[in-house]
Amino acid sequence: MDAKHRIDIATPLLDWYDRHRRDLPWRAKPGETVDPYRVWLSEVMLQQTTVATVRPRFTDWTRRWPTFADLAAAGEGEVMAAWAGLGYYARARNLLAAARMIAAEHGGRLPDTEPALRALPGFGDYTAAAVAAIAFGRRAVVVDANVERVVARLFAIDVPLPAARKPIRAAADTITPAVRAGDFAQAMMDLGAAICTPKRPRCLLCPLNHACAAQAAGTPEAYPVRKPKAARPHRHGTLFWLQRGDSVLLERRPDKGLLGGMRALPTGPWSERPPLLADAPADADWRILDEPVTHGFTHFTIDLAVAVAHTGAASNKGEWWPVDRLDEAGLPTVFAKAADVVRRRA
DNA sequence: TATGCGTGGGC
DNA sequence: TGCCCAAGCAT
Repeated sequence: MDAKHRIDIATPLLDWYDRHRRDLPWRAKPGETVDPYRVWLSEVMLQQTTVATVRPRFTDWTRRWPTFADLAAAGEGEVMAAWAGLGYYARARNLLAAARMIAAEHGGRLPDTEPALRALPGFGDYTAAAVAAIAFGRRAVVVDANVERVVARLFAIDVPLPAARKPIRAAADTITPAVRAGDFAQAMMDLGAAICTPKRPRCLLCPLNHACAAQAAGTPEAYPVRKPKAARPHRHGTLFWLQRGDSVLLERRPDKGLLGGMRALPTGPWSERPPLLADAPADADWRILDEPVTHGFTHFTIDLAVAVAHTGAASNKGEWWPVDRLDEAGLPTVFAKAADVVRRRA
């Protein structure tokens, strides 16, 4: 598509954005100076996570660690606990690692170019482009799931994802302006969240409907095309609640893998069939509660039997945590659910 | 390119 | 209810 025939998307989109932009705690108001730390933190929190979930967590986080330097000086344990419940815990480890690299090697400031950002842990193509555009005003082609959807519809790109990424990015490049690139990126995302939604898009309200190939064809919901997903397998396991006095035994999970680096209740192997008391953390008079914990992860679902026992013996692994302060332990959701079951049934 | 990695809301 | 989806990254 040569320049003469390019449709000007940026002008009506930015005009729409100036009238409808959302007021979000990490977003500088018109005339305010953007804070790269806040932009970066918001982008990481928002990866695969909704604005409604992130908003209060962002406020709490920035109150506790207002700057790069504050975060770089924090301990890994407290950072992981502060992330509990947000999911994708590698994000928290990478966030801290990047903050420490910035403090040690970049004079306490985020680098302001895409390639330099891309080299930091936790920065992929999307986040590097988004921070370069939003925090530093650089022209960058910012493609997230919203932009994929909007662009796939604008140009009626019918290649199934993920192969569609390349043509979508090329098309996004043709409509990205040289100025206000950060606003343009945020406008595309606001449009995707409010107007160009996955189901029942509000095309009558869309500032780009005159230029949209999918809307012209009457089939906006058909885009983007996706390959069918594999069914999620179902697994079983056992989770151990070992109590000594008023405290329960917690472990820290290995850094890599599922729920990596997070505090947890001990669990046995997770497999096709219930393993019951395999891998119990102690010899004890275990009792299996009649209500299991059910939980869905991205790629499998699981039923966990809850085994409960009391002991007087010390344990050489893990930590004994007061049961009445368990909400301060920073447990991932599956273990917080288990604690609820024990409270009700044990 | 495919897979592993959480969680909560919408329908 | 169960499935879909979301401001992706690492390997």
